[in-house]
Amino acid sequence: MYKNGMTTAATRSLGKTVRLFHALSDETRLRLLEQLRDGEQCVCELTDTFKTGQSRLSFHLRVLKDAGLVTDRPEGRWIYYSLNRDALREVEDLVAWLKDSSSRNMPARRC
Amino acid sequence: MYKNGMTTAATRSLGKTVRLFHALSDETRLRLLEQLRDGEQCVCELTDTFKTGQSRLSFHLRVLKDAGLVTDRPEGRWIYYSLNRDALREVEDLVAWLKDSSSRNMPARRC
DNA sequence: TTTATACATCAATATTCATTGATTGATCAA
DNA sequence: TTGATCAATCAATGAATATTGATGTATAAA
Repeated sequence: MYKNGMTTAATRSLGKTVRLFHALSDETRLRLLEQLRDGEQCVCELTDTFKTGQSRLSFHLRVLKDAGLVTDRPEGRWIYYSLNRDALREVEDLVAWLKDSSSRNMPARRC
Repeated sequence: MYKNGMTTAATRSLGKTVRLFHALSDETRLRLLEQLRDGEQCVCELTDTFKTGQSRLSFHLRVLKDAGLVTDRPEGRWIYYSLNRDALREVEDLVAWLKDSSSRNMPARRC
């Protein structure tokens, strides 16, 4: 049991973490996220900006969505995507957890 | 020009960022990093812990090293790996930069 | 010197991921 | 209705990654 209900970096599932980082490990997807910093945008808008095939962006948006990094909001014929800041906070916490370790620097056992 | 010499998330090269996240997007590598939170360890030690082929870990350690997430220190016949907390801080800053955007929520231009 | 250990690297194979073009379903306007 | 637009999905191909076992190199111990 944990003191609070928080999902800690240590307890979060490895698989989900892998998916998060994998979604972030692509140039197109990073540029999409950067674009969405300004607020939600529809796919057509992104397609215009990126000057690339629609199916290609649709694919990458799906990877981001499956990882939980973006959310979509259908409205009529359009679908608006925006950042999911909660997911980004999870990533931030996770990296901080790796970084801010005690680093006991164990006595380097021989093999 | 920037007020200080800091490499901001916005200015860092996309390619390097992709390599960082790619290095983090694998279960074995995440477990390696978690293991190294306790301090530096040699490959033989890690191979014992992970109960897997040595060449496999060697491959993954190289990916982590190329991304800058770990550093190695040869000593005699052993090579000790440890976390590079500066790189982790860069990742943390980058994610924070994505997360903490103004989100002006633009007037959602039509297509 | 020989032999063993630690580790990297290579070659071959298997797996996973990205791109493209075509198709499909839904919404909306004429 | 019909035709146009937005976006997801599919199938086919190509590119990048991961795994395994074998080999190579350096260090250290016998």
